[in-house]
Amino acid sequence: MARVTLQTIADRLGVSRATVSYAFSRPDQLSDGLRRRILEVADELGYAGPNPTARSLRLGRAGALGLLFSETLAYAFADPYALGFFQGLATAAEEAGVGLLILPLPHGDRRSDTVRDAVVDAFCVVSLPDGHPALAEVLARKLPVVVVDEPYVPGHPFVGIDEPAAGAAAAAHVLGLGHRRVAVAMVGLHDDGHTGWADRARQESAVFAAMRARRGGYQTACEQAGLDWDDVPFYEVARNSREAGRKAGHALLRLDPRPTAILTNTDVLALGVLDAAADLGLDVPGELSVVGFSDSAAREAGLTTIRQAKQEIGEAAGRLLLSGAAARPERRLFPYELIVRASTAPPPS
Amino acid sequence: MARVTLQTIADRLGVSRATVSYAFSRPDQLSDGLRRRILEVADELGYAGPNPTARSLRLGRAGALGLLFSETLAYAFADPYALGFFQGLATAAEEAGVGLLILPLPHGDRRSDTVRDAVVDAFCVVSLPDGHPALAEVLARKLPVVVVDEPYVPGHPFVGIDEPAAGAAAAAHVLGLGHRRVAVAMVGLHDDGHTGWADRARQESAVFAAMRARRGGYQTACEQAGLDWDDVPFYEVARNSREAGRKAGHALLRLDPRPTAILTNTDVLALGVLDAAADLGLDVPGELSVVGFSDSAAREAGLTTIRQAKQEIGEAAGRLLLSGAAARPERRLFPYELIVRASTAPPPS
DNA sequence: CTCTCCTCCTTAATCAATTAAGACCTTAAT
DNA sequence: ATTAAGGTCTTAATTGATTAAGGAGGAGAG
Repeated sequence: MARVTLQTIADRLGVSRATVSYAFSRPDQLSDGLRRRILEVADELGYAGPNPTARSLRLGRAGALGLLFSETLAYAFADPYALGFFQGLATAAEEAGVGLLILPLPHGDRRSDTVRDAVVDAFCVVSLPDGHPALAEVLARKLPVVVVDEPYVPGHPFVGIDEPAAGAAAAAHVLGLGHRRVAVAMVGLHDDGHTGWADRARQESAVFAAMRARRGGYQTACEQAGLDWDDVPFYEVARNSREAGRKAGHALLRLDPRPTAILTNTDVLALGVLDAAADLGLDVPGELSVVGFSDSAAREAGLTTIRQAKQEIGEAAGRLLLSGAAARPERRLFPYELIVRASTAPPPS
Repeated sequence: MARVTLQTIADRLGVSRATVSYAFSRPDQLSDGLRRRILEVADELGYAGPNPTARSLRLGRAGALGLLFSETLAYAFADPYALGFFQGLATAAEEAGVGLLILPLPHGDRRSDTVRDAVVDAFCVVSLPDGHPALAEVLARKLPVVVVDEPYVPGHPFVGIDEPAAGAAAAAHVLGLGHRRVAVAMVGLHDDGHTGWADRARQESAVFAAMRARRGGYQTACEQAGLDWDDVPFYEVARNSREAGRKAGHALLRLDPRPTAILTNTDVLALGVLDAAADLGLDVPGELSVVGFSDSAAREAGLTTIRQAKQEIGEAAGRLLLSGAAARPERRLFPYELIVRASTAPPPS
């Protein structure tokens, strides 16, 4: 049994293929009687409706937005910041009635043609490391592209926050409280799976541009407060998990002199640092101040953090792509906000 | 400037379109020199690579899985059970190197052709209410379909858990502890936005088949323990949120006699019930036992719950579709497990 | 009776590729 | 010299639709 197409129906009824097409897509071009007969026969033959791929080819639109994310999807679906962003993007897609095609990144060296073969009208690229091959593949498609958070791609619109300023605000907060023994725990700088101390060279060569910039903000604020950045302990972890944060917390709190404030670049990490503090019986914020980032899991824990407009960023990215405004390489920075809760206080005297 | 296609390149070089196609997809069919020249000219002309839509049409495969979910995406991305499922599905999709096309459901009466126009090889339908029009649209596409959780569609494979048994297990647990004043709080029975008491007729006419079945399990266990189901207070909420659970909790705990055990069909709801108990200064589990469902947010809260293999269910659904085994209407039930934690205990004597 | 207009349908071009089969030329073996 | 075998490229069919332009026929106006 061959596949049923418009032609099959046309042949059966002795009409032209165009007529059958009109029956489905333009009822006013046909007499009611014939249209009814066509739909009847279509039903009888088990016609599945006009082939979307053929339709898409002819009409030149796919009705979908491609989404490319740095991590495996299983991981992305567990990350609060990513989820907030997805929610925003999904809202925009929903409003426009288009689908969201989530593309897997080629993991390891296994070659995959998903970007090349993605039937989409535009791409949204989120949080890719500098020089990731998938970005080149996306750009080769010559479709509208918007980049979120990182990397910065000249000539294409960008949506995110002012990372250096936001990082500086987080650091300035604890510095303003009087802390001088500040330490940093960060995730998502490199994608080489390294967990441990990171020297300045490694910090500055981070491949994730947004996190690199955020770290720059920490440094700027510390230096403005008169600290020598080389004296600021810096611990890097590979995964954004509470457990990793705990490990970083233990490493940092084992130092002598012990830091009185720890800056982290995600809330999840900050929660882990709090766990470490609890393990050691340290009072937060009495003996240790902790700052998170993103305000994704911070409220219940009473965590001081930087709030990012996750959903708005997602919506903005979506709307930029769907409105056709992605041609202009607009750089849209969303506001961030320091949220002071109970995890920060002046250092012990 | 017209669009650049294989033909443009072919014309420029005075070769046939087929040759250019081979240059991209089958290097061994061509001399190295010509291939190099073709790729050079392609680059020069700004060719975006073989059009994926045309490719897809010719090859008859889309390289994507369609996902249909009952709720708006923004909501789904906030639901722990849905997220666990997505993770599993995404893992399967990733392994196979195919994309995941998340389709928005037509919200309200705004007609949308997303299902009709989705360029996919198969559909995964999750948690749709009985008689939802989107399901008919999916079935009309005559593609492989797998349904997860609900509704049950004869002739198509199904993945989920044994809902009546799982519900009964949850209820049997508190009944076994000696509770007799049992109450129920449930979400996701109807999609009419109703929050409030639900009588038996309304319970039994729930449009979400899985939740209907789960409720049936509660009832069976209660009746087997000698309770009259009509004496079991039943509160229904419209949204799966902690706040809604709290509201249900207050409604139920205001009753006289006060229930000593409350069954809920999601962990999120159970957390809200715990909030309500805390509001009233009730000791859990001393004065009140609470049971959740899904083991999605239960561990930290010490909640007794039914663990569902969320990710495994997602992976199984994905693999079923990607392996081509979706033709057989297999019904695959995954194990569930009662996890007893600190939110349940014998009733106060 | 002729002209115009409308309704309903057909013709044919178009969207952008893939690929089996065949043509042509060169090289090597018999 | 003849035949076979390879390598390289072309021809042409195929995938399944959409839609502008045109034609046939009937109705109504002058």
